[in-house]
Amino acid sequence: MEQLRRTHNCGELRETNLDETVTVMGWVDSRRDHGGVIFIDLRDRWGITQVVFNPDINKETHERAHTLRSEFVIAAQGKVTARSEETINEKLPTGKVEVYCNTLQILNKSDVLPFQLDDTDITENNRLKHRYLDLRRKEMQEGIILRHKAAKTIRDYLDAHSFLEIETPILNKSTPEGARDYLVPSRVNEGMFYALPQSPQIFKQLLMVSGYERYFQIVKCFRDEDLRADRQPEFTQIDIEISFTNANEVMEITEGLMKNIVKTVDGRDIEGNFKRISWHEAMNKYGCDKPDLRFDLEIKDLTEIAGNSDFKIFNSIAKSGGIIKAINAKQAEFSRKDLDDLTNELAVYGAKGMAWIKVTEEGLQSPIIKFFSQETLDQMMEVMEAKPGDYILFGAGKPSIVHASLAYLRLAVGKRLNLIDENALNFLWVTDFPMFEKDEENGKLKSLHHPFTKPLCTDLKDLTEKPEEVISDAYDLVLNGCEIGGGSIRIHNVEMQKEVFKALKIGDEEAQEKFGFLLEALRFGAPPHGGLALGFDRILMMLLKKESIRDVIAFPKTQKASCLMSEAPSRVDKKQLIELSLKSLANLDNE
RNA sequence: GGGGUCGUAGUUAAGUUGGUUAUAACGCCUGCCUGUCACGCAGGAGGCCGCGAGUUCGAGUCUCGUCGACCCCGCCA
Repeated sequence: MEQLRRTHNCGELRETNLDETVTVMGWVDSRRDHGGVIFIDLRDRWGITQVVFNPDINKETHERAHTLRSEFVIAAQGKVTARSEETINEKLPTGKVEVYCNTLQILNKSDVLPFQLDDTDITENNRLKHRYLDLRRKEMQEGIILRHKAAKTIRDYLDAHSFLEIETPILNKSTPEGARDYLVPSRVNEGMFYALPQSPQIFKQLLMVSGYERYFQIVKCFRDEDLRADRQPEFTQIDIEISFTNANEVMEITEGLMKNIVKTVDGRDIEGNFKRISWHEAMNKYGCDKPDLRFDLEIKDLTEIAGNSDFKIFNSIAKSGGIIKAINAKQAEFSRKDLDDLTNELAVYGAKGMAWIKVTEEGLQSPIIKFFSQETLDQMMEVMEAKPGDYILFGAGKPSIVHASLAYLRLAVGKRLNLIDENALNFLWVTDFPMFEKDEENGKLKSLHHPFTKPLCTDLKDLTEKPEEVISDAYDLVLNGCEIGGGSIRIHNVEMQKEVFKALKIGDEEAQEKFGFLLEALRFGAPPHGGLALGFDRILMMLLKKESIRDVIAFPKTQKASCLMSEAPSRVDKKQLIELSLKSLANLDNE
């Protein structure tokens, strides 16, 4: 028999199609075999249509329909028929009609699936092992489809703003700065390696030198670092670069882009400009550079007041360059266990403990109030705007530890007290980052952003004389406390770039070897330029309210960076290694 | 590199102080059933309790190791 040709999909048949003879194709979503009449929910990408097999219509077809099982792939030809009033299914858009099947073709059989597609709590292990089946599930299909639509929105928006999508190489030169590189051995250059791009940073800058003015790319990037719920070794960036621009323009264009993406994925209109906050303000008020501003709960500085008290611990912390900060958990009703739990959770950030004060109608309660004078307590409570029922939670010690633990505490308290509106979309620009930070390991300066970021200082000497005070023309985009992008205005002047390298203790020779082609390009009429990169996966994760970035990636890796389906990475033939002049130090037989 | 949670039929889970034949739901198989859409009814099959040691008369249960998944710290310009 000649194969039937699909005339309609499973989501489109309506009463307007009554009496038409149609052919639908898809998967058997479920079967309800009554012995006499058999009902099949036939599913394809577009929906579900009920197919009816009745011995009165075609005895032989009905006979064969008994053999159908879940996920068989079939073609069903028959007449679109109205359902009687009492058999209409209001849950289905196609629920007022059904196809009375006359001709059935079984296009493929299916083994019993390792899990049921309508099961909502399959372990991720199982989902990843059979990802192609996981992706068959409606929830996953919706995510993948929205991902496509978001990508199209991005291309449409940027095209309308005169951007050109230009591809950059995947096989690149390795540079030791930044994240660990994924390396690819070169067969024709024995002993040499390419690196996969951590981002197309230098190439997009070169495209500005080439005069393309407005570049974008939806591009895979690779970083060989440990994974997290929001971090994959390969991920997708929306990479953007603009010539003759400034930070404001980059932010404006990005805001327009984000609003379009939100409209596409989530359906909502975001009004007004995104908020902006300086890096210093973010650190001081929220303890981190990506604060979740869906709720207030600011961190207050008590170093002055508490550091000058008679409480020896606070006193010595303040004298040795430490800080004392606190948040006010309003009307918290914490039990002693709650406080202990929070204290334990802070330990991972290096906090040695968490002092607290309970505010009651009768006065303050805490193991530490006896160390403070009434005046000091009054001053602290005034700063904290304490009211009966509140809990004041302290962090004291090294600034980095206090900030990290109070930033965590702020989120933990926000969640416990239900201060967070789960439906809010709070976009925030964080600006005025320091140019450099000290590497805790070796004490050397390193770029907070990357070494091509333009400093905002007027005097280039500041870069080497007081580098830690220099602010950069960089900006991060934060959504609900998640960093979804970042960028900067770049250095387009060779002298300035050399000064930055000097501040980073990258010598002329080293700079020449690693970035010589960029330095050279800057000498040939490089226009002022800047841009940013947005984390496409993270944006989708946030907008689709997924727990993990893996849920918006078709074929993600596990935390150990392996693919449970294909079992990558794997050993390779010894022959392959020899061809590449490689020998593994691992205790494996690569035969 | 470190901390934590978890691993029991195909799936998701229960499993008492260590004690008879390891439960349940869904799925699967067989039969019956002409209006179901979470179809129904009757019956049935299905287990390396992740893996390996140890303790014990006896281990799904306790101990150690190991493998894997997840969350976090470090790391991620």
